[in-house]
Amino acid sequence: MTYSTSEENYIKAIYHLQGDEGMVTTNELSAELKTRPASVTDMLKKLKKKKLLNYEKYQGFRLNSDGRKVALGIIRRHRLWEFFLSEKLKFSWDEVHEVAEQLEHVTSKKLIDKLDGYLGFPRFDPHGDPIPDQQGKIATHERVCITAIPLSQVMEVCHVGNQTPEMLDILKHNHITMGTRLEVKKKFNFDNSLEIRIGRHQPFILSEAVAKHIWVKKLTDHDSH
Amino acid sequence: MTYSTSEENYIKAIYHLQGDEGMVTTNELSAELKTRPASVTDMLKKLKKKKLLNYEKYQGFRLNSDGRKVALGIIRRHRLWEFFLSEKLKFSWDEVHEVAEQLEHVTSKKLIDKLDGYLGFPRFDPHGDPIPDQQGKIATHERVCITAIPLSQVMEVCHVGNQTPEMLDILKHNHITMGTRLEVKKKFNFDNSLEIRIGRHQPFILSEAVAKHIWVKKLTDHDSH
DNA sequence: AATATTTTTTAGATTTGTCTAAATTATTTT
DNA sequence: AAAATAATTTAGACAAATCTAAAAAATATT
Repeated sequence: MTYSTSEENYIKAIYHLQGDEGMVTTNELSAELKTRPASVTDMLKKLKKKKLLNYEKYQGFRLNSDGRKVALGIIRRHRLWEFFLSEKLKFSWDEVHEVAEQLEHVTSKKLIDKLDGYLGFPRFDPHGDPIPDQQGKIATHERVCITAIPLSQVMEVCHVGNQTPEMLDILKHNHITMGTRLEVKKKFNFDNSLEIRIGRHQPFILSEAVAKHIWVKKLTDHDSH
Repeated sequence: MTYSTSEENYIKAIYHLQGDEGMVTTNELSAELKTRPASVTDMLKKLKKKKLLNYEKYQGFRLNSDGRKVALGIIRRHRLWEFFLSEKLKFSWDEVHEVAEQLEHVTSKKLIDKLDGYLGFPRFDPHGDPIPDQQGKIATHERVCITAIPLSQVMEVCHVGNQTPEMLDILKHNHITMGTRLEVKKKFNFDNSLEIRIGRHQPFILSEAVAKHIWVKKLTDHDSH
């Protein structure tokens, strides 16, 4: 079975929007894809007919097992290309996504598997997102230093690279422990300090000296809702 | 200006069919693209409106200067990807074309120029066809040994790697000299001998020992009609 | 030159993916 | 619970790229 570029974009978007259990709504998806809700409804009927998702009128929808398998294939292609663009062609972080959006729709299993091998079977793309393998398996998330994560993305603290009392004092003062979910709201280029927010609390500042020891990981699908 | 995948396929096909002067006909193009003549007519109107070709009803057509420029861009992408697939991903000769057909439609100038650099600015693709540079310039044809050319493709002898009297005796006997146009009609895997045809003459056999010294080049556009 | 054949174009239909506007269903507010 | 609001779906339209069948033009044959 093959899918059109448009179908693939819908499948991928639904995969990203649906958590482990939650339903996706028509409006959410139309916002994500910048199409009109009516177009989403049309496509849902198509994808339902192709048995990729569970969908009953007005009830929301989510990919079934087959749909998720297809989605992981698309994500695999996308992230392998991102890795290639970044690693081999020296594209910068923010440029890779747009080009990979196009490359991901080139459907040749052989191409992707050979590319995978050529790149050394990488398990994470340049953004730290895991790359599904041929079976659709994805590795657990990689940790990243908070000095290097995108703004306004909630992540979970998973490692602190300095455990002196002085460091722990600061962490305690700011209510940061292992497992804390936080996001970087702003980066100050003057001294590389970061403005951090935990949940809905008041944001606060961390100096570069502190920040560079704090590592976080992406929320797993299971955690993120 | 950007062009749809379909438009690009038409532009490329017209470029390949039109020589230096000749007109292309509706039926030729429909055969090349495996579409119906009526579809070709429709697309010609579109491409004419976009000022890529000269076309008057029932008169045949050919790309104008702008059209050729666009075509060379597409061919550049196609051949760079072929080179990448062959050189880096170790695809075999005959597999690259199909995949490159898809990759060529990914339109990011930056991608192609970076890929070009990554590959070391190759001037010929794995088939020996020249790769246009950023300005659309194409190098003169590369020579290839007749042991390595596709079947039934007429090429011109441009080099003989062994000029002993014994060798020249064989060449003379078979009416091969520099500039002779010949094609390989069959390869015999048993002893790697080749069946060669010159023009409409009776085909004859060359042993591998002889064949491996005979090099040919593609006919230039100027020569080929 | 008149007729037959081939090539090309036109006219109108189809599919895919989108849209707008109106109708329907679900949800929230009073 | 009824009314108001929001979300979703339906109905019908449109553009792109294709098709078939018929008409028109060009070419070849007698």
